Amino acid sequence: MPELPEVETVRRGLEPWVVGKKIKKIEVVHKGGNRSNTFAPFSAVEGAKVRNMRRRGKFLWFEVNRNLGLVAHLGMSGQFIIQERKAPDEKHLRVRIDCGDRRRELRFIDQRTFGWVAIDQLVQEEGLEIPTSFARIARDIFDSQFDREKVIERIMKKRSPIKPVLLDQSVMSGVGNIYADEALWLAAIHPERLANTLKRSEIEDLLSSVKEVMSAALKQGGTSFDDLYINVNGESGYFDVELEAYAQDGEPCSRCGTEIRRIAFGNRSSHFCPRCQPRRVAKKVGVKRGK
DNA sequence: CAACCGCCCTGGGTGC
DNA sequence: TGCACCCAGGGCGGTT
Repeated sequence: MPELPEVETVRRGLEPWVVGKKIKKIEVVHKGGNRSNTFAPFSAVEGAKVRNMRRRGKFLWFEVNRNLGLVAHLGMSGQFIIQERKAPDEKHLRVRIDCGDRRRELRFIDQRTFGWVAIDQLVQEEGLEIPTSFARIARDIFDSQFDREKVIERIMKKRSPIKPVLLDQSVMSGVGNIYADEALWLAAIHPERLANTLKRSEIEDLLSSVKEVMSAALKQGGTSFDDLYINVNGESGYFDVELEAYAQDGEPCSRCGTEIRRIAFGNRSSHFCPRCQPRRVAKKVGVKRGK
């Protein structure tokens, strides 16, 4: 389940190989690898030169010298891998991108087909041209233009539980189910607390926690790939970071020893420590943040 | 507009 | 061993 740190690692891995190359040919090997609403056929970017490898939240964008963008999302199991041309096709190979390299080619592989590669129209945003599909996506917490104050204000107005607000890519992008649970645990906030009942300081704390857990993951991912095999630790798609909450139900909380619980709401599962992350805030017991 | 819900899909796991 | 079921998840389109 790639989230921002994993997607950023993929971006960093792709960048040195793909920037400066020309997209020679894009072949859809297997259905499911492309969105039905792709703006134009892939041939529309063939011959274009890749200028930059960009990312917003979990969305990837090959910026090319043409009035179109090649965009991609890894979904749950998508991978971009630079492989030898002669390497046999993977079972779940969806899209093959030939960048004119004599030996290697870029492949998009996805088991569960929630990922996609598509051509997108460009649109103006603050004087810059970005893919249309990026316009709905809020800037992520590592973006230099990330407006922390605005995001806090926005969260304070939300009447839904804080967990789905964290997952809302139009509020702040890049956070998925795993790091949402990890950040809430770190900030000691119950996932079902209504966003508009959180104190400003709690939201500030939460945003710091989001950045902290993602930075830690990014640190891990940045060391373990080479340009031949851009990968996020095997097939599962997320780093082998030490998780404190996510999927830890039944395990003792590393802060207080209470069993981590798993609950389901909003079509998602959430994991939290019932003691460190009380639904109702007790007087001011002084729950320690972090470890 | 905000909030919410069901759906897309496949591999892995579980229970009988 | 086999089969039926269920679950995970991000994002999107539709509905309230």
